[in-house]
Amino acid sequence: MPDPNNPDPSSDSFFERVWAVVAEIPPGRVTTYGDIAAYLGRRGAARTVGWALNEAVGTDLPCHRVVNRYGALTGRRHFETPHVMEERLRSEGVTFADEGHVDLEQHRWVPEDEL
DNA sequence: ATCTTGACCTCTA
DNA sequence: CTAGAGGCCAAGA
Repeated sequence: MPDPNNPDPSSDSFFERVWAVVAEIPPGRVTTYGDIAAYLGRRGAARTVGWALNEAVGTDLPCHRVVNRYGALTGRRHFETPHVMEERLRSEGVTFADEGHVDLEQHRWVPEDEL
């Protein structure tokens, strides 16, 4: 709540929007930073998405469902405990094409049904 | 106030 | 195919 008097929800910080989108990611699905950024209107703002998730570490946000363009599990959470993300995704039914690479062809999800 | 860094992506050569 | 450069938003020094 950057500004409670702000009547325009679109004026919310990029972070909050990213969190909202990530929070709406259905289980067993994965999305990419670029898709989220593009969905929010910023094509090259994928970095900011990562920052948002960086601040989201320790929250209820399923950051493990967000992967990069190659389907590689990146992130601070993965850097500290790589097994958590992989196990979590596998537990949700996500298949891995390779070691540390999610099968985007089968589980790729983009924010469009939520609106 | 500026400069650098950071879970990235896309374009062009 | 690979390599390089640009861009985006935010936080920290």
